[in-house]
Amino acid sequence: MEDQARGMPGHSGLSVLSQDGVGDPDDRRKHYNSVQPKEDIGDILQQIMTITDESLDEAQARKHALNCHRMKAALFSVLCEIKEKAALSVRGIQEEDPPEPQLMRLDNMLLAEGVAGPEGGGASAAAAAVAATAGDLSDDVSIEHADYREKLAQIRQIYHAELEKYEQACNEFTGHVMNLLREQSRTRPISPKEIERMVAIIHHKFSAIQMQLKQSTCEAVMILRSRFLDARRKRRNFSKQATEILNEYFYSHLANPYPTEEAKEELAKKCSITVAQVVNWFGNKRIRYKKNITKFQEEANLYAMKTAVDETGEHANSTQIGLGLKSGPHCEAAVLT
DNA sequence: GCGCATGATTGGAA
DNA sequence: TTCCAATCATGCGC
Repeated sequence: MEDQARGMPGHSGLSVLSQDGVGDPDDRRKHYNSVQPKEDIGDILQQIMTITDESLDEAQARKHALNCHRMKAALFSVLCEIKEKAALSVRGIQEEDPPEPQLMRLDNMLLAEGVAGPEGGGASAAAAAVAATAGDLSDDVSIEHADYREKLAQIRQIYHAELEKYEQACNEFTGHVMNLLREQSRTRPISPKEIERMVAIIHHKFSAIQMQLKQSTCEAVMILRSRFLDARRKRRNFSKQATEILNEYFYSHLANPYPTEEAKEELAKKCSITVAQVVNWFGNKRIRYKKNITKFQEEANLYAMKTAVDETGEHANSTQIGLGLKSGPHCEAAVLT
């Protein structure tokens, strides 16, 4: 811009002003005051001041007249120099922002939750993770799982729609400002660098808005997730049949009530529960049995009888799981104590 | 509503 | 990693 002004035909720009070897704006002002009639500058300033009050056509005509004015290049050069000095004093203030860790965290989280990134990628993984933590394949949980996915998809949709809207608004606004600045650069000194800086500022402002969007999206996902995960705590008793199968195994392996991985899987399958639930059940059972053997004695006898009957029956081995030895509870109860 | 039963969670030890 | 022990939270019978 400055170069443009300096190169204007019929004017020497700053060179004219610095012919006397003085670069100080005050000196230049004195110089102008002494050389040019005051009315000229006052007249131009007056025209600039009143330009906004006029119609567009009049303003355009006036602008054109100003552009062609013999003083234009000189004034432009002065403005350039003043601005250059002013810019030097503020340079460094608007340094590039360091990458915001908060924004990175939000981005990572949205990616992990499947809100950002490719559709279905993280979303299904996150949903699967939630399903895994729920640790149940019952209908109720399947329904909740579907519900979770549906709500997550809604959040995702809203997030992308808003994001797109922000991006569009940002681009429109940036384009508008750039055009405006380009237009203004004809009458006041605006370097391309300044335009770039302005664009960066606009982007920065819009990214702040985007961050708010990301933050509230994260919150929504967290609420949804916590609501769903809270459902995990909603305990439901196992079916009578499942409890029976587990008790049968426990009392028939009282000497070593630690099912192998295969046995756990087999029990889980038979009881329609997860391996984790089998593990929980045995953990609870062992500790509660140990704590109060006398209380469980009756139950132990009952299952011992049941096992004995099964053993003598035709399908004696059909209820056996794993490699544990079958024996009466009375002789083995002491192992846990 | 209360108390007990029971599945789930958590922190620490081995 | 697995298990124990304590604890939490909910289900269920009374």
